[in-house]
Amino acid sequence: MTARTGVRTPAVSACTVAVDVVLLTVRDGRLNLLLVEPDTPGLAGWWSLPGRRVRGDEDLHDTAHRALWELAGVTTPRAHLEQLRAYGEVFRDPGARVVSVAHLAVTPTVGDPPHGHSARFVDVDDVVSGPCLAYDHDRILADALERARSKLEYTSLATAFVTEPFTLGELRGVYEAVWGTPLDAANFRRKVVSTPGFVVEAGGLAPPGPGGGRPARRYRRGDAHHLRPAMLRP
Amino acid sequence: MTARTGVRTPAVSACTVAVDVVLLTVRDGRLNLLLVEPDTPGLAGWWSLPGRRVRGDEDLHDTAHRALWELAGVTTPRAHLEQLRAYGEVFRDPGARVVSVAHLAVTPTVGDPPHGHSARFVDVDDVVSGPCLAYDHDRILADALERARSKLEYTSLATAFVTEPFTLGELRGVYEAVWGTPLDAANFRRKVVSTPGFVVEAGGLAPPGPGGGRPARRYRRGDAHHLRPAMLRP
DNA sequence: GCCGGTTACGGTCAGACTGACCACAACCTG
DNA sequence: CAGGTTGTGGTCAGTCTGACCGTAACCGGC
Repeated sequence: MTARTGVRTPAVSACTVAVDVVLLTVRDGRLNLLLVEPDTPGLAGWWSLPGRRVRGDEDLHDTAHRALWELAGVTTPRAHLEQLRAYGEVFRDPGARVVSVAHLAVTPTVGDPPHGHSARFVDVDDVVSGPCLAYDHDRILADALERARSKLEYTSLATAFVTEPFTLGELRGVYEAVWGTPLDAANFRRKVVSTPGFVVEAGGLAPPGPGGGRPARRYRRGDAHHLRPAMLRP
Repeated sequence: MTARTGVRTPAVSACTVAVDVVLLTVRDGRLNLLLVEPDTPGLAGWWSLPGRRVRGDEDLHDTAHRALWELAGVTTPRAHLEQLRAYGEVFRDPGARVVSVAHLAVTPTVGDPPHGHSARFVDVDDVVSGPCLAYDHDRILADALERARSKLEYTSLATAFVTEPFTLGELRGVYEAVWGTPLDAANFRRKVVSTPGFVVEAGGLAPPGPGGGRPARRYRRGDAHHLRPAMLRP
């Protein structure tokens, strides 16, 4: 039954629960987002976040992983996954009363979704400034971006965007891509290495990129998850 | 989300959605919490957060207000109310699959719940260190406390605990009650008044308390909601 | 009225942290 | 080798913070 009648209801059990996932990653120095093309008739040409209904026997996190796998062929066993919040406005889905629990996922760079899925990574800036997403997914995306940008300030979330071992240049590239602003390399370095447990030296040097440059030291994630004081956005 | 082919499903629609509310307030300089006694058989003697199922025609916020009203007789039209997150573990409620969307509510000091409701305010410290709450409400409470303590650092949430006009001593009392630690009055004052838009002078002086003391200036909330840089916990 | 206690308010001072630089190291390509 | 690029270490001034002191303005009791 739909909630559209507004007549209120035996509606107590009418809600269904779904999970939508905002999967963020950095590709070529740009913050990217995983979108899928819904197969719902009437939404042809629109893009949306990957989402699935919650089954009775699975936790919300499981649903999030399943949505990524079934809709985009993306496996994220070790990705960072956290809940954003629930979106439960009565008419957020015109078809039925669906409460969606949005999740934020972060993964290092991965390949394109395999063929057979109408899924792709897109530049976040193209989505935010371009045409809108289906349902209220624009709003969910905006909230997810704010969460990610904010958590970069006071947690070590940035390390979830890179593979170990990584260089401080790569880590700085994550901050610059997510925040959309360049950072001073020297100050960034000072902050990161002076925060106990943020990163630990892994030994060895990474070869420079095609443009040259001094080889960078390699690091791994430390055991600290909170930065105090925070590294505030410029 | 919309209907999609679920291969099997007694399960898909089995979830029900509820809202649980952590209502915080400061009474006599102590952080307090609203608890109710569930009428569920088998939970006699336990206390829990006020919670209700979401009806098909109401938003999540509406359910939160309704839970406070129906279970505790508390009206919170102007209280701060924000969503915490959803709790959806399969067996979090042994009776049924219930996804609960927890909310954090903050109100200035209010009177005791009217008779006829088995609800009361309790000191948060007594709950955290004492016997446990029903369901997973201990966990929800812990998350809510962390959210409140954290938001005091970087938002003007503290002003939701006091009635206008208020003194900086009252506002400092909120921080001390929520954080559970005394603050330096002079440094607190410097930080608050030097943050543009946190508070604005309301004019006039508040009479001192029974113990005497210099009369304090009166303030109202400003239009700033974020503190930058944050006021970190000691 | 005086005196000790209490709260509010204003200021100082040393240390920590930040942003803006500069200099050099170590690699690239041509 | 020259010029460009990136990484690393340092300086320096300005800001912010915590600890502290002194004074203002009220209380209650003697």
